[in-house]
Amino acid sequence: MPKSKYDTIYKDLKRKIESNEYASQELLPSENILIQTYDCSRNTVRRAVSRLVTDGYVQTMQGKGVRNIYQPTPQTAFTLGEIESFRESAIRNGRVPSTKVLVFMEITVNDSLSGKTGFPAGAEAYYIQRLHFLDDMPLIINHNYFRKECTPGLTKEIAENSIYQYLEQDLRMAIVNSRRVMTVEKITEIDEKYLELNSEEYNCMAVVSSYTYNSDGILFEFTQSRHRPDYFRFQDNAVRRSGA
Amino acid sequence: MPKSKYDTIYKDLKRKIESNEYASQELLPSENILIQTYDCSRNTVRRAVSRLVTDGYVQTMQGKGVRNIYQPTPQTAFTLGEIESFRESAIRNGRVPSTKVLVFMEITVNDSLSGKTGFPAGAEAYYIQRLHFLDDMPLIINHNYFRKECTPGLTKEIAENSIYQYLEQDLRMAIVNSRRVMTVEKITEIDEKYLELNSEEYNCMAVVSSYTYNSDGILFEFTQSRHRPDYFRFQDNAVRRSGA
DNA sequence: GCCGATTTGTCCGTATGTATC
DNA sequence: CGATACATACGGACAAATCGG
Repeated sequence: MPKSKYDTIYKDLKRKIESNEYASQELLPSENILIQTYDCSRNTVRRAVSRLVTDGYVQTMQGKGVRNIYQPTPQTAFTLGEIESFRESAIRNGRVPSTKVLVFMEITVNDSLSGKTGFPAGAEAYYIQRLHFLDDMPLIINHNYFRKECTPGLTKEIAENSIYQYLEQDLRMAIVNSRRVMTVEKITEIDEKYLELNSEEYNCMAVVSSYTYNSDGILFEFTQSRHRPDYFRFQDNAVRRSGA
Repeated sequence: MPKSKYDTIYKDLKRKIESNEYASQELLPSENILIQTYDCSRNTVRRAVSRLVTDGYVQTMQGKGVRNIYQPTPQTAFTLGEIESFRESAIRNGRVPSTKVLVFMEITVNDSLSGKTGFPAGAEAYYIQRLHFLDDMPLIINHNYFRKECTPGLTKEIAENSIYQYLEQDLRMAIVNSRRVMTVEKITEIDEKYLELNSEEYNCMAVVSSYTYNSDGILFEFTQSRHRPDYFRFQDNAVRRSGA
C-alpha cells in the first residue's frame, strides 16, 4: 500500500518503465505533463522522479527532459541501496526460496563478539546460522546475531521462515538503515560442507557483513552472509554529483 | 566549489559530523535551528539532510529529531552509491596512488565485445589495461573500454594519470550515471602475474563491472575492475523504505 | 489520558535561474 | 529570441509522531 502521493507516482512510473510503456532511451513525459496526469504539484512529481534517478531508472537532463535508461536486471541479482530479505529478493526474481536452520541459540555477547558485531559486551543475543536455498540449490550461509532486547521472542520456527517478516509485522518494528561491507574471504569447512563447494575450484567466497539499525538508531542486527562465489551477483547504481 | 545553497549546507553538516562536532548517537539541531543557522528555507535544509540520510550519516525520526549515526569508514574502503575514480578514492583514504598502463590500443567493437560492453558493433573504442597501485602495492587490474566517439583524444599519458580528470576537466564531460555489478571470478594468469597472487592461496577475486553513461544518456565506458581479494572492500548504505 | 509544544513528513503554489531547442 | 524543460529556492499549510506537563 503506497503511503503517500509521491510514492504512488514513483511506483506507477517505475511500473511503466519496467513494462516498457516508455521506450528505452526515450524521454518520459515532461514535468508539466506529469503534473496534469497525476493532478499534483511540481514538487511531488520531482520527488518521485528523483527516486527513479537514484534507482538508476532514469536520467534527468536540464533543458531536455528525463531519459529512460532502465535495463532489466538479470535474475539472481541482488540490488544494493535497499534492504531486502533473502525471501523478498528470491520472490522478486521469480525463484523458490527455502531456508534450513543449522544453529539456533541464545548467547551472551563477550568482548570478542562485541568487537565483531558492535553489540555491547554482556548483552543478550540470538545467534542463528541458516542455509538459504534457491530452487533447492544451497547458495548462502547466514550467520545472524540479533540483540534480544530489540527482537524478543525469536524462535527457530520464525527463523525457518522470514525473520524480517516477524520483526516488521508482528513486532511492528521499523528497520531503517543498514551499513553493508562486501569482502572476499577464504572458504571454511562449514562453507565447503553446506554449500557443496570444492575448494580446489573455489577457495574463497563473497562475504557481505551488514550492520542494521532500527528506528531508534539502535544497532540490533549483525549478519555475515557467505555467498557461493559462482552465484554471487550484487548490483548497484551510482550517481556522480557534478563537481563533487 | 559548492554549486548551490543546499549543497553548501550538506557539505557543512557532513564536515561537522565527520569532525565530531555533533556527538555520535546524538541529535543534530532541529530544522528550525538549521533554518536560522543557514538563513534559508525549510525545504533547503531538508534537502541537505536527506542527502545525509542516503549517505548513512544520519537517521531522521518523525517527532524526535535527526540522529547522528555516522561511523568512520576504515581506510581502503570504497564507498558505493557514488562514482569515484581510483585516484580520488586513494586520496580520500590518505594513500598514494600510482598507475601503470599495460596496454593502450584502439579497437573496433566486434559482436562478442559488443555483447560484453554494450557498445554497438562496429564502433571505434579505446582498450586500456591498467595496473593500479596503492602505496606501491598492486591492488587492481582495470580493463577499460571507452567509446572513441564520446572520449576523443585519449592517450597513454592521460591513462597514466587520471582519465576521469581528463574527461571532466578537459573535455568538459559530465559523467552522470554508472551501473555496477559485483561478482567473484576465478583468477587468470594475468591477474596472478601482475597482482603477485598465489593461486593456491586465492584462486578467485572480486570483479566489479561498470557501465557508465554520460549526460546525453550514452553508454561511453565499460570497465572491468579485478581486485586483489585480500584488499577488496566495498561499503554501502541501504535504507529500507517503510512498507516497501 | 489529555493537551500543547516541538519536530519531522507531505503537499501545494510561486518565483527565478539555467540549459536546450 | 521565445518556448520548453529541468534546477534551485522560498513560503505556507496541514498531518503525524513524540515528549513533557
